Amino acid sequence: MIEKLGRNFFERDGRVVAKELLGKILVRKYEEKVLIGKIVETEAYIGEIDKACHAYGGRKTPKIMPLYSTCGIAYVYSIYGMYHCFNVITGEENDPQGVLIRAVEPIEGLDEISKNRFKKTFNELKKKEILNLTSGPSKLCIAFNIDKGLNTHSIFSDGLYIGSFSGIEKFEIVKSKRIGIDYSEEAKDFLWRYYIKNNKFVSVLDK
DNA sequence: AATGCGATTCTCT
DNA sequence: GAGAATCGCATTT
Repeated sequence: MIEKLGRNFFERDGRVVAKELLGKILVRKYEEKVLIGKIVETEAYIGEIDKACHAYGGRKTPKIMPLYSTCGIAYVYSIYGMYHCFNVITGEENDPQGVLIRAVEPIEGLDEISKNRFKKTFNELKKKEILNLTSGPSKLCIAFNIDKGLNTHSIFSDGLYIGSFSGIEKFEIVKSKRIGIDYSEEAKDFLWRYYIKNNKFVSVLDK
């Protein structure tokens, strides 16, 4: 059974939420389709103290306003002209912070996930393509049909939510530096990326 | 109106 | 490991 995570889960520090989101289940439903992935890699962005966060220093522009809203909404933005990144807002309202979902492991809806990424069924994929399905923040957006249309959308909704499996699953958590934020001075060294050790769908491994 | 770049990915080498 | 793709949006002129 999958149990949907509620407000209280996300109404906490983004670093705690990011860590605890590992092993949870991302559920995406649309057009009678059900896609499910296990979250294996996340990053926290904490605006108040984090130069890598879009909302650092109380910065407010139309694009980043979702960061200031109540927890449990999606913050989806476009990047590099052709990709998207998907975050979940955490913490108290007006405290800009969130968690970037960087990678999931495909669990259910494999054909749909494969078609969204490579226009092929799952069985037609090569090994390399399977590992490439959802092993990155923008890859998983393509695979799970997440785009700006879901920006500010509730993640307690039927079309998009996060749940937990009943039952115990053990894994080791690795903490490391976040990816792609080398411009952010001291913040680039914060160990706010979390991933499941030895999971094949993690986007970048540490040395 | 013009400029510059990014919480990335893909395709080479 | 380097370079390109490609454009919305914030910033500068």
